[in-house]
Amino acid sequence: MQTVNISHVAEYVDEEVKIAGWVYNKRSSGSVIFLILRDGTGFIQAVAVKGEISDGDFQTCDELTQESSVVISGKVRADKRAPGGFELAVTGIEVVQIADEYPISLKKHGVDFLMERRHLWLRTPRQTAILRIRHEVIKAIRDFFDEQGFVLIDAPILTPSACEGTTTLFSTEYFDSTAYLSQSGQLYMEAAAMALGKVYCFGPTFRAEKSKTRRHLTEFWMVEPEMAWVDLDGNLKVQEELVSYVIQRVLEEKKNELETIKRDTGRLENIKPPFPRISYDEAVEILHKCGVEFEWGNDFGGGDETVLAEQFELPVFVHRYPSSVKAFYMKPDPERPEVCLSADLLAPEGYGEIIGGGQRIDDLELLASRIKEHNLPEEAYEWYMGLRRYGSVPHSGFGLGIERFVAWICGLDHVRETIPFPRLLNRIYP
RNA sequence: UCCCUGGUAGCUCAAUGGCAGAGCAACCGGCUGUUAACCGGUGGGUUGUAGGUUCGAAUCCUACCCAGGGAGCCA
Repeated sequence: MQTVNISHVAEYVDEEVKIAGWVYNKRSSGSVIFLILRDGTGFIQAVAVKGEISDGDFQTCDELTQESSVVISGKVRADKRAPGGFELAVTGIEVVQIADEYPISLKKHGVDFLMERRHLWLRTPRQTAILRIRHEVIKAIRDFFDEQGFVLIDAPILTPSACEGTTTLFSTEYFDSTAYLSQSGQLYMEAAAMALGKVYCFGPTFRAEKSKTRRHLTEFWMVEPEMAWVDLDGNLKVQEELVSYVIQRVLEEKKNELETIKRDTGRLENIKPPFPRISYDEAVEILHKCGVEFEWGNDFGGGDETVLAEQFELPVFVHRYPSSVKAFYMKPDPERPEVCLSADLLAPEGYGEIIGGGQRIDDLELLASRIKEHNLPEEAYEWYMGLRRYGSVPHSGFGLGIERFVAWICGLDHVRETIPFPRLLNRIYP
């Protein structure tokens, strides 16, 4: 007898098959027992009827607990009364393990309770749907860059010093010295772009910021493309193409999952290039028009970003920020040196900044003076400055935060559900 | 680091100065089509911790611990 995945049972109507899985729920009306099974690919109802199977097997079905692991044999049949339209008429059962009393019930639980049991929480339909969407997002990103001729370059995770020198880093012993966990692969991507043209890295990023909000993790995943011979405009085009490509792919490939998590996909369906572009100056004007107090020269807060994003149906680029609020390597606008050729992409529906990027300084003298102004250790950046010494070219790149992107696509109110085992300010278990 | 909110049964919550409760879960029993099944019964408490006020504290006060949300910073 063939063992099949629940997602494929429709192909086996009127055949007897085996399903290996877990007991998600059990209902009984005395002589009929309904077992809801899950196997990671879906859910199916198995029906055991007294008299139609051996008394021993019926007794076994009666004694099953939530999350017990079983291999059940039965005949697949279509039945309107069954959730999903198909059910399994049980003919035999093999218990692999009877589960202890399972802590996660089908009723409501608090966030703290679930986070302490994240290893079990992952089994719920909502969490598996989110993780499948995350998988599709990552796959689509890699396909996009592959189709566009980018080369995947892995950036180091152990680094000798801060890339931007401002945010707090996690430190770790490195033999007789100290190393830091990477908070960005960008500088290394700039080096790789000078070797290969168009490159990207995709890896974990660590920030020891004491942020306690729905948008922050201390360990998160970021994709960071870097392109030689590309200016700010070219950079933005790649970004809007990428974001649109990924969203359309998820809408096509993960319909069921989006339905499981009850995501209203109306606004996502319209996400296609080009995205609106506004300058920082225009953004400040919009804030003022909306009655928000904001001083030119500051960076936008979460609330400001939401107000700005609400003015547009699509994600919106905000470009040419004051150089003072951006990283030292951002290239000044030649026509207006106090602002730089940077741009952030703000997602709709309050999801805030999902991309930050810009054109990099390609002039050695300017870069050297910026490093001095920011009190960065020059020795540590010697190699980086060297990129401007040997065939410097205009180049641009950006960083896209995977969890914020997935949270937006899924319509979640917190990024912690978009990553299997989230690391937060006060949480590193399980 | 700062601000706000919360912590009561395994879970979700009620009780606002006067007997610590309900639903679910667990356990026992019933039910031949259930849909977070339903019905009857049983067990289940150091009310986050330590002090204080009071005849009396889950409830009021102080400190601490833990969690959630937000600010700053950022993707």
